[in-house]
Amino acid sequence: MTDSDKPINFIQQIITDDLASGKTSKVVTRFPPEPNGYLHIGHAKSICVNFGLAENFSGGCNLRFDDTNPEKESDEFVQAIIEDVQWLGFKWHGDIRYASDYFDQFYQWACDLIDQDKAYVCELNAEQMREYRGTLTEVGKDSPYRARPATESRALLEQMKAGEIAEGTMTLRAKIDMASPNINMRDPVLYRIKRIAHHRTGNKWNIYPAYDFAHGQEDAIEGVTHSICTLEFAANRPLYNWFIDNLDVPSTPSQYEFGRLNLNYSITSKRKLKQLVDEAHVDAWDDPRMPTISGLRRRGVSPAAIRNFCDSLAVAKTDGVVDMAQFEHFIRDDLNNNARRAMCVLKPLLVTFTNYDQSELFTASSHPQRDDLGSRELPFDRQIYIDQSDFSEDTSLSRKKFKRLVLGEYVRLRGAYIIRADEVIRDNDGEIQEIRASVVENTVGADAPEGVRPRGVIHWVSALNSLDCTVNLYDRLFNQPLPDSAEGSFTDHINPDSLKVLEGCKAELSLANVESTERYQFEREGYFCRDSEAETLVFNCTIGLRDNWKA
RNA sequence: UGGGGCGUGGCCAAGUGGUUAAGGCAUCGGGUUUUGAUCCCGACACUCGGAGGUUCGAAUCCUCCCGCCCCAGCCA
Repeated sequence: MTDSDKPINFIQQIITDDLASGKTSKVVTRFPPEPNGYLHIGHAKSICVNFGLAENFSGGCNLRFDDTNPEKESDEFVQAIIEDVQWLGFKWHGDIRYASDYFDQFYQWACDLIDQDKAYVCELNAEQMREYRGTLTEVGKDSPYRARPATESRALLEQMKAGEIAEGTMTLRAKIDMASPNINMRDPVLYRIKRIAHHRTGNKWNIYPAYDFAHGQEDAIEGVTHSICTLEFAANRPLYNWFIDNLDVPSTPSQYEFGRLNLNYSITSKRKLKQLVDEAHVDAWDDPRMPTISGLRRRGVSPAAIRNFCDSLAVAKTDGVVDMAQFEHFIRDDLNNNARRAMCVLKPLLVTFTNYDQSELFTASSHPQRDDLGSRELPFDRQIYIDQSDFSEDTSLSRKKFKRLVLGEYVRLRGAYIIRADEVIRDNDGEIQEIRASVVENTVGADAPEGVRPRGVIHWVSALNSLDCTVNLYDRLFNQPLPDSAEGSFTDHINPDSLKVLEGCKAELSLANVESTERYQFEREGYFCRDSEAETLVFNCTIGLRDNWKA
């Protein structure tokens, strides 16, 4: 389906209407992560939605860090997020924004609210505040500090700001309605005391604005027209609007919510991903098994694959679980079209030719359908490696069932000769050590001669001219489709075999100095890229080839 | 339970009262192929959470019922 005949989603419909009615003249969206962790595939959807909408309607999308809670945030996360958004290929409008750049303005607005008798300094502690808030079925009751005169609240807020008040003893609250059926409207906290340094403002502040008191105003300051977030914020929308209505803000943004992405066999919660890192279930945020953008990058997934996948997802209000197979489809689709082909033998089995003692150099295309990707040279010698799984002594195996090398029979070496296996050499333990074979003359780039029927085509590498390498094979990180909702903790469902390290693999020579940003298909195996961290030649398996072979 | 949101094939989904309920993923057949890949062709919802009702006509409108998700942080 092309972009033009793809049905428009409900947000595009709203924007179209707003543009038509004149409510909006230029669309401005924003991607507003809190720098408290690394971005994951769920964020990718949000990024694609927000940047995509801006692009769609010739508007702009801001990148804004919602850094209102210094306790969890750091510059490391800011930098990682910037890198990820850039890597995905998106260009934000203007400079990078930070909520912390607006702290002075927020403080002024807080004072305005107090002066309007719409906010007050409350001295209830956390536990008391919870009691006063009521429950889902019972209304709350007013704080005893609710009627405090504005002048007193102003003075107290000043002291809070100056660092003269202990953490947890006072908050600034909006004066809305303790009986509201929407709990978010029961006098929400605007400012809380945190006497802690902020990664950007240092020790300037001792109080920090809460999400609700910041987000809508950030949008208004930046002229965001359509503030798009995920469903769990729907209950915050009335509060978002309350601040916009009661403050002298420069513009009037509107919030819309869509369903966040859930992927089975995976987790899209920053908190839980952080736990995987902190408890060393994985090596780091960019461990190739992680569903983080940086993990996917290191794994070899392309930005295009991620974007195509996200674009295939609906922007709607349903909260479903997308099948990992759908993501894998887009990963393979992009890699199949763009990855150069190469050969690498994962579990080497030595084959010695008894009727061949030369050295030749064959040329193989780098992609069967794409001449523009060029070719590479394959040295061929009297000894080669094939994969252990590509040889069998069982001559009763049918040609349909086993399209590989069988003792006494023929197989085609990809891009090279047809060969015949003649003899099996065993070591002292009876294990197969080597195959003695013979080359069928004049079969390179030519059809098989009469009477020679190769069972199939297998990959190989010269034993004399190849590269030693290590290959990391990955399996899903969890062995439950819904690690979050399964019995026990999600960490109970971590797949203990999610990483398999293969040493002593043999790669073709052309792979000697490749960059980690280049992606390859190791023919008949899968897609791989060089690991970006390892100093030696290490390849990470992005994903295996689709396998329709029914054994 | 108060409020908010959502229920269309195994999964994601289009559909905004009127042709045979799009499409993608998955699955299953078949063809091509020097990758058991790719590619190509074909199959795959008498039915839209359930029950009533309105209508010549309902996935779309109404009523009731059932189920799932979110909100009771001085997190975002």
